[in-house]
This record gives sequence, structure tokens and C-alpha cells, in this order.
Amino acid sequence: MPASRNLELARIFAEIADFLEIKEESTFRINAYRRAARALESLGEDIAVIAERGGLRGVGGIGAGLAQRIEEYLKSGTVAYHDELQREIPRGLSELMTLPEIGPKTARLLYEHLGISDIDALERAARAGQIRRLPRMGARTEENILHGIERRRRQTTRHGLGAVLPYAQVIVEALGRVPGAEATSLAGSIRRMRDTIADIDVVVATRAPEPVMDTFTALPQVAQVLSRGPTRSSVILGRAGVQCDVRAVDPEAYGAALQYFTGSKDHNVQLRELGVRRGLKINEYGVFRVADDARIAGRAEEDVYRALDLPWVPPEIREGRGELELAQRGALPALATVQDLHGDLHMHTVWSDGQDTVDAMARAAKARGYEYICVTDHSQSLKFAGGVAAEALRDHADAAARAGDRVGIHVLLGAEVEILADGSLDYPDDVLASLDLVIGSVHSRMQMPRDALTRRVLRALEHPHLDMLGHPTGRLIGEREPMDLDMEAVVECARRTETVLEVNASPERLDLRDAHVRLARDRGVLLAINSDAHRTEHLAHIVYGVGTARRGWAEAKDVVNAWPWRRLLDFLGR
DNA sequence: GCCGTTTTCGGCCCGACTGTTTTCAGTCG
Repeated sequence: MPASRNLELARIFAEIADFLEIKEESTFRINAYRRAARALESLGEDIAVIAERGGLRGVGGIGAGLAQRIEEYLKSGTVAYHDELQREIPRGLSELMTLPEIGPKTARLLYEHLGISDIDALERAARAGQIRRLPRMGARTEENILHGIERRRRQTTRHGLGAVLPYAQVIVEALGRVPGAEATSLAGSIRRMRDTIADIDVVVATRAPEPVMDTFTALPQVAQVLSRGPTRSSVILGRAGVQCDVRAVDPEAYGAALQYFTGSKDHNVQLRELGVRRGLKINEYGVFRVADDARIAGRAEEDVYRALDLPWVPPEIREGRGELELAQRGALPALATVQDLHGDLHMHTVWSDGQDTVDAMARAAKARGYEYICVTDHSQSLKFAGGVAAEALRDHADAAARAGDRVGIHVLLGAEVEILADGSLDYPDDVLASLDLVIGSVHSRMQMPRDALTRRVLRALEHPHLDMLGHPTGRLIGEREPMDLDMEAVVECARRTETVLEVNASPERLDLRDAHVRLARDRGVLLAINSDAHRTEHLAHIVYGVGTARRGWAEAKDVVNAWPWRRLLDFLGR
């Protein structure tokens, strides 16, 4: 399971960090393991491939010691140090620490006094009233622990960006209407457009925090108030069980707070280190000179970066993955924006499984300001999605062109063609040649072994009529794992054959994902950001795709549908 | 354990909130 080797190693390092924390080891060692775990999680490339070319030390947060542990893991499949710690400390304690309110100290306390080392035992003890008898524990804590366990059982880990963002925007708007709220913004991973979200962070600038907190904790969406203070409150929203944290800050500190709470942690740590070198202290209240404690920035986020002689860094790339080095050199990428897009190259109509006609799609695209669209219904073998027979395509081409003329937008006729199990495409070559754009996608037999699957996709990429690979990994966030594909090989083949890799903006997909966009972009592969709309409203999903592409550092020049009509036509060779 | 226009040694972020405390530890972000 090579792709998951990164995640497996990340889990091992994170667990080592937990164990070390229980043992009360140096927090800096603990942080080093945590940081390495996060780096591994967000890596677009297989760690084994990086190790092979001797690049481990080049990954931020990995030094001599951790490189050695990684090598050991790649060779033997285990890390002896991890095994050693596991003999000393039950693994379940690490699991306990994932519950709210339970950190290393409490986990150890529970184990030493009551022998608790898993969540079931903890629940039994809490129900039996044993927790409250422990030092520093009380009935309230016991109750909170039971709540935490219950919430854990009801909800699964993280939430998809697409499910949470619209909801979060409603909260922001509601708080923005409170009298005295001068500015309101999302922060945290949702502002960075991560594909999944653990909680919603909101920052409000106000000199009167009380009414903001009153409004917030009384919102109809609030199911439970976890904490409430003048500067910070925390609630659980609705049945979905998303946590939402609101910070109220003085307008003078709004920019600093927004910067601070947007993160990521790694980005902020690096930023503060840059500050320290200049004799500056950065916290959520502002940027301060250490010498005389004078505040030199804080009102706007731009000011915080400017105080360090840096340009403002777009939230999507604040991941501590080299963005600050580039910012220092004034070489940040000019990330693609929604406004850069001239069209959308992947959408469905009533001709297959879409809800709207080509006319309706064209009108909706025109209303978004697009110059062109490409209609790409499913190919013949995808029967359950109303795949289009080859014979119907000629009529569709005429109908698409007429719709374009009526609406005043260029309408190309393409197809989302099945990549069959052997890597061949689902229309004959002469039919493919007649289409303006051919997207190849895998919708079936996704469970093939890695080698066979990779061969299958590479064969499709080599096909002279294939222009684009649609939703390359086939993942459905929170529902279906990505296919076990050798992404390095796919990216390399796409580069060589000049095949476009899609960033599918459908919120349940976001595929390519951020790390793979970065990999593709670093190798000079062309991208497209497409909505994969199945009705007119879905065209708006493009914001999620743009966010994902930006997280992978994609620039407009890398994105073919950010090119004007003429250039796109030249590229397609039509 | 990482990292280096301060450093191969000695730094490494810190404040808010809760609960059980009579003055603060633990957790979280």
C-alpha cells in the first residue's frame, strides 16, 4: 500500500509523540515528531520515492534522526523505537488522548489509578462514577468525558469542505450583523480551503464583545455551548456536530488575530521565527518590538506580514511548505483565481445524467462571465448514468453549437469517456477524433491492483485523442478512498504526453487533491479546474476547485481553462 | 528532534478557558 505508507508513518510518529508526552519528555522532541507527522500527511509524493533519491532531509521537519527512522520503517516495516514505547505504554492511551478534555496528564492519571487504557473502559468507569474520585477530577469532568465519547460515536472525524463552508458563511453573516461588529471573517483550515474541516473558526473585530457572544451562543444552529467567555466561545452546531469557535478581538488586533487563527500552525511557527530574528514578537494581539514592547502592527493582516518585510501570503498556501522562503524572495506564485477562469470544461446535461439542457448550462455559464464551456456527457458504456451512444454525438455537436450561438458563448462538444479496464477508451478512434475535447475517467473496476490500475491509466494517457484525465484518483471524500495509483508515474506520463490533469471541483471529490496539484505543478503538468456540474447551480462549485488548485500553488498559466478562447483552441488543435 | 544572515549549541509560542483549585494545572488551538 505504497501511497498509504506516508500516512502509516505519520500515524507512527504521531503515536510516538503521544507516548513521549505521557512520559513528560521534552516538548520540543514531541513537537518534532508531531511536525514530521503533519509533513508526511500533506506530502504529495510517496516517502519511499523521496527516500530512494536521497531527499528525506529536504522535507521540512525531517532531520538526521527522523530520516533514519523513516529508512528503518521502509526497510523493515516497523520502527523499533515505536515498538519499545508501546511495550512501556499501552497504545490505547494514545487513543484516549484523541477525546476532548483528555490530554497526556489525564490519560496517565486514568491508567495509573484505574487501569483504563481504552475508550470502552473509560466509559464504564465514568458511568460508575469512578472518575470523579480521582485527583483534579470532578463530576463535571466526568460528565464532559461522557459527552465527548458520545459525540465521537455519533460523528466521524472531519467534515467535507463543501458541506461546511456554506453553513459557516451563514454564521459569519449573522455575526457581522451584530451592532458593533466592525469586521468578521472565517479563519482556520476552512479559510485555507482544506478539503476537510475539523471545526469552524470565526474572528470578529469589535469593541463590544458581549453582544457578539450573546448572539453567537443563541444562534438557532447551536446544539450545545461548550464554553463561553468574553473573547472566546465554542459551540457544537446542529446535528452534523461541527464545532464552531468564535474569537472577538479589538479592531486594533483584528489582523493579527486573523493571521494567528488562520494558521497553519507550521506557517505561524515559521513566521514567528522570522520575527524573533528581527527582534519582533508576534501573537494574536499584534507584532511587538521586543526591545520596548511597542506594537508596530495588528489592525490588518497585510500589516503583520509587512512588519516582517513580507508580502501578504494567501491563506491557501499557509502550510509551512516553503511559502515563506518564497515570500522573502518576493517570489510567491501568482495563484489562480476564480476571476482568471475563462470557462468550464467538464459538465453534464440531460443528454446523460445531468438535470439541465445544454441551453440552460450555456446561459448559466454566460451569467458567470465565461467565454466558453465544454459539454462532456458520459460515454456509451456508463449505462447507469445514461451514457451517450456514439451515433447521437453528431446531433449533439450541432445542438451545442446552436445553443452557443443563441446564448452568445462558445460551446464545445466533448465527452467524459470511460477508461475501460484494459485502458482503452469507450468510443472508437474516429468518434473521439470528432469531439472537441476528450476527458478520460475511471468509474468502474477501481479496486484493481496498483500495477494493473496504473498501467490502465497510463495507457489511456498515451492515447493520442485523450486531452484530459478526469478526477484522477476517483476519491469521494469521507466515502471512498482514492484508487491505488502510482501518482508519480501518472504525473510523469501526463507531462510527457501533454495531457491535462483535472482538478475536479465537485465538493465530494476535490480530485486532484492539493498535494497532487503541487506535485503536478512542480513537474510542469497542465491542469484544468472544472465543476463537473450536473445542474446549473453546480457551476458555482468551481470555488472549491480553485481553492484546491491554489493550495497546490497552481497559477493561471498552469490552468488551461484560465486561457482565453483562442489559446485554448490552439492547444486543443481544433 | 530540528535548525542556522545570531548559533554545530542553544534556542524552540503562548494566551484563554474550565474545573477543581483556594492559587493553578490541564487542555486546546
